[in-house]
Amino acid sequence: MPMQRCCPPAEIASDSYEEEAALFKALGDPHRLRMLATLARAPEEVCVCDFTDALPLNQPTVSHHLRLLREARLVTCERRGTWVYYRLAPDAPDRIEAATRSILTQKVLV
Amino acid sequence: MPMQRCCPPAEIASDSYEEEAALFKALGDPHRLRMLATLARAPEEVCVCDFTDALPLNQPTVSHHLRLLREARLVTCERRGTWVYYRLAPDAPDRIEAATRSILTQKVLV
DNA sequence: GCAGCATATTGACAGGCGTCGATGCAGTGA
DNA sequence: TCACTGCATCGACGCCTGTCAATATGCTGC
Repeated sequence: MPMQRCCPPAEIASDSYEEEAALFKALGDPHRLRMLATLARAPEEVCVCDFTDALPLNQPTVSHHLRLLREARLVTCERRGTWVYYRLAPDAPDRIEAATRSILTQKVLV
Repeated sequence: MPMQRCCPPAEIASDSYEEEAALFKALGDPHRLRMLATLARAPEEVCVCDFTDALPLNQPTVSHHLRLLREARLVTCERRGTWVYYRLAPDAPDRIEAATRSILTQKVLV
């Protein structure tokens, strides 16, 4: 007697989720999250020197993390004179929420 | 004449966000996201064999990703006979949303 | 121009991560 | 008991990532 099948075969999601994974990967480091949380709570922009002063990281490492956040379009920056100021990207919360929804939301049946 | 300061010093977030980063890191792979999306859309549980059949990954790699999702407490599993069935952890959406909020939510002033 | 500062980039290193073949282990059916 | 199947674990391999020292770049004030 043949073994019964394990179950009715499940429908595997067909999307590749490359963009969502890239976004979450940028969020997958505690120092980057701390920078984002700082930017989200700051009334205005934040100067790079504040990060290098306060974080337990050397200046090149801070710059490296800020670059990854920039490349993930989670922050924007602007140079004014010697200093560079960072802000949370206006659509960052929306993009994170959209990524979460695209993974977890039940598919609507048509 | 001394250069002016860059700005009023910003308040750097004091939390370490280790747990949030671990959660987002588990979400930072497209294959794991595809598994999660499948589980979120499945009416019931999903058998491991469905993943190994449908994903472009060998069986040990599938097992590896499922372990990471388990360790992040994003999924639960149950063995029944020969087969192992995975489900989305009931509190997975809440935990992801809570992590996002703890990063992005404006601090309430007291 | 030049000296000095803030930030970015480069190059190097160690450790982590995704992948796979080989193997182990638990359960099934004869 | 024995062969077989489904899944997990192990070991190895490249690649990626976080980190830092050294260097480059761009701006300021003289």
